[in-house]
Amino acid sequence: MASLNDPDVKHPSIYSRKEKSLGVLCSNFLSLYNRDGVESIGLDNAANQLGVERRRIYDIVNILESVGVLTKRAKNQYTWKGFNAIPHALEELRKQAFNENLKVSQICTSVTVGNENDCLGSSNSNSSYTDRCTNSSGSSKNESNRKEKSLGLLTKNFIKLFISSNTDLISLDAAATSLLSDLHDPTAMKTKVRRLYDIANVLSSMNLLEKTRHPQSGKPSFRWMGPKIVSQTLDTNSSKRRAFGTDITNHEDVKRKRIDCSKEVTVAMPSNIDCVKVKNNENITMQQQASRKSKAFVFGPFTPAITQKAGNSGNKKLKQAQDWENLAGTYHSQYNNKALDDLFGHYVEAWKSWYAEADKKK
DNA sequence: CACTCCCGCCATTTG
DNA sequence: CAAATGGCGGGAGTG
Repeated sequence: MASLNDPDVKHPSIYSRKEKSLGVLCSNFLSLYNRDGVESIGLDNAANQLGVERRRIYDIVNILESVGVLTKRAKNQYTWKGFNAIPHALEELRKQAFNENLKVSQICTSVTVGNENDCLGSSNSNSSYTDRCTNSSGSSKNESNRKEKSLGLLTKNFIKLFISSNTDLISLDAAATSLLSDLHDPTAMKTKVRRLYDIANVLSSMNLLEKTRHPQSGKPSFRWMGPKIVSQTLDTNSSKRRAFGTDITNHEDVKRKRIDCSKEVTVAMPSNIDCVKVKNNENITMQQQASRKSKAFVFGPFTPAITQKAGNSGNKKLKQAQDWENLAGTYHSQYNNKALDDLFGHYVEAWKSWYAEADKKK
């Protein structure tokens, strides 16, 4: 259905690439499956609901799976694990990263890490994170690195970079380089970078990452917005671990410049789903209204709906999060839709319990 | 022009 | 073998 040949019938130009970004798609996906008793996800259904080609769903799903939000159950079928699973997934990644680093450092204990003080990436000599996880049982020439080049694995390794280092700001180049298996091939680099952008977009939609530019160099970089984890002692102090704040929230203000429209609008979920109670607050995007009254279709080629541009662009420096607590206190609920708002509630809950657990374990 | 990164061709893997 | 997956990179938007 979705006659894709009528883009002109309504709004001739207004095509905005942003509205089709993986980030937006991910937001929609998330709000569509979060909430109520969803536990099974059918790829076909997802594609239809979200109005995108199947290929895109694979992208989203693979990345989400890397973070624990989903699990593949069977062909065409995924299981929704929810945001509560993220903490554990990250912890798991941290462990892996730890072991891998150990392994590497043992092999080449020398390597003066001297230069390059901050930007990790070049720290571990060559080999990058690609380990031979792939079937350990010899198995003749396992030439195809297909598995090793998967978006999913790349996502994990990418996240490990942040979780295991002391920096939360990594430049695009550094990341690409360190995740590259053979850093001599310019083509491979380009491809890797493309993937990194894809990943960054979806992680951003979950507020785990932020796309920025390095302060001085101005080079495109990524900043980890999720928990730090790292070795860090963390032990006892049981005082306040709810640092994650109440509203994890997001940015909007923090990242105002680029992404702008990426999230607020989002959600336009299809009919059922308990109907987003949208507290008609400010401006409900017409997109939502439309989708609500007309059966979930409308969705397809996203309505132009121009996200509200509001009066942003005001304050720019604003230093970014890191101290979620503080941030949370300053700006509260900036989501126009209950769904997302609530969604992050769970998210926060997860962090809290996770921390409590970690603390106890210590 | 340099960045971003959507789109979908088509190789692989599955069932 | 068909269907499901998912690399990969051309090249269209953006700034």
